[in-house]
Amino acid sequence: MGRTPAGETRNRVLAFVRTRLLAGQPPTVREVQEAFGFRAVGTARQHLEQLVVQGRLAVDRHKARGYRLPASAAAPAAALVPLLGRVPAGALDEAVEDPDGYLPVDARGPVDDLFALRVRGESMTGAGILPGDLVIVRRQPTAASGDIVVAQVGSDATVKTFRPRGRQIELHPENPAFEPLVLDAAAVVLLGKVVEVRRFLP
Amino acid sequence: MGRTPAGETRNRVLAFVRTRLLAGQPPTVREVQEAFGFRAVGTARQHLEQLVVQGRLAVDRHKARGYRLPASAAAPAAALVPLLGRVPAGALDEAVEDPDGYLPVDARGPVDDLFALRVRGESMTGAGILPGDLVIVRRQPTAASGDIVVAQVGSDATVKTFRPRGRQIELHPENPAFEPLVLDAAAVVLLGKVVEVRRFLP
DNA sequence: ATTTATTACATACAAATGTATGGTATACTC
DNA sequence: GAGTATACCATACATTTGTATGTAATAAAT
Repeated sequence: MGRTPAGETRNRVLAFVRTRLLAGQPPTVREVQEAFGFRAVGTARQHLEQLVVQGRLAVDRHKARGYRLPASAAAPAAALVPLLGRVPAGALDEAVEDPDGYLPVDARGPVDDLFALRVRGESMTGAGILPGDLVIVRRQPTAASGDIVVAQVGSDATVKTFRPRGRQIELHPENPAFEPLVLDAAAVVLLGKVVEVRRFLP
Repeated sequence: MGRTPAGETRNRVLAFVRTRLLAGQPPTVREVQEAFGFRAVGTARQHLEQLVVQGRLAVDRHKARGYRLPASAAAPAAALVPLLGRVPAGALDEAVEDPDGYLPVDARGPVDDLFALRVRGESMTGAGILPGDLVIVRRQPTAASGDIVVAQVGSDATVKTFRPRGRQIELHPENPAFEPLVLDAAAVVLLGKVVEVRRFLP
């Protein structure tokens, strides 16, 4: 049997593997074989191994579907954060079970305690948070003064700047048209701290 | 041996698999087993199969690492968008080759033509875009009037509201302290349209 | 023409991995 | 208590899959 010119096929193999990896489905050697119509497993493997030697692919030895992108080109892992439609009184966990969708976030930090909410109202426009924006929130029961937090007051979740005052808690809007909320600490449940703001433009 | 309450473990298994899938590395049954300290392969498999029955997972039968997210589950495919440190004159492609980092984005739409930039200056604060914010940009050579765009004027990339006026182009800041730029169309290179704004809070 | 390198084929083996079966322990219902 | 359901363990087997070895064909270099 003959051959194909240059490193033509090799690059196509790399492209194939790369596409599969981005789709989240690392291929097996035999899947590469079939995708290119090779009649021998070894042919596919030779190309893959050459790509590894060239540093254009990495591999977990003796693992099924072990070929991946080299650490240099390796993408930071992405995780998904649940977007909550509403924040029901108390049971935040239950809301997380049935999200309206998911937002991809960088997974290099802790992500298990994150959730997202859609902002309603104009009370935070001064901080660059507009109605309809999504806020990504880290669940935590306390916050530092000046943090932008999500707090539950009554049955509503609200985004405000957090300012504790002794046994009272002030929730400050960032918009002169709104008045600060001054509440007894017992009347406020701190759901978490806003760590990111996202806005999608049409 | 005894057991763990409720469907507690099951949910944790789902979370584990989901995380692995997002990282692009579908787990084997035995990897799930080890991750949870099960002393039997079957235990891990039972949980996985139950999740499949419940429709919370899908599976390619008889395939190594065959568990994946069900098609119904809002395609949590995440893609990565390059974050560019600077926008050198002309060669946007080259800048994409050497990004400062990557941002995860929802991959349900086209993502190949996206890139991200860090915003400098306060000219867009009125639109909720603050200094230091990241904008995700879709590369396109034209835009509609009123779109927020990234345009290259001289050697600088700038974020402004786009308003064409005959053979002139007006780039409007969204901040009364700044003046609109009125330029000849030939002096402006439209790099793309801002489709998303992100801000990370400390 | 001979050599060398590359590409591809054929086949076999071993490890990884999905699958199946039967058993034990705890909790719950009746 | 009997019965049922769930969670877990132990072990075995079959398929998938990575790996190894040897050979053939073509292109380029010598």
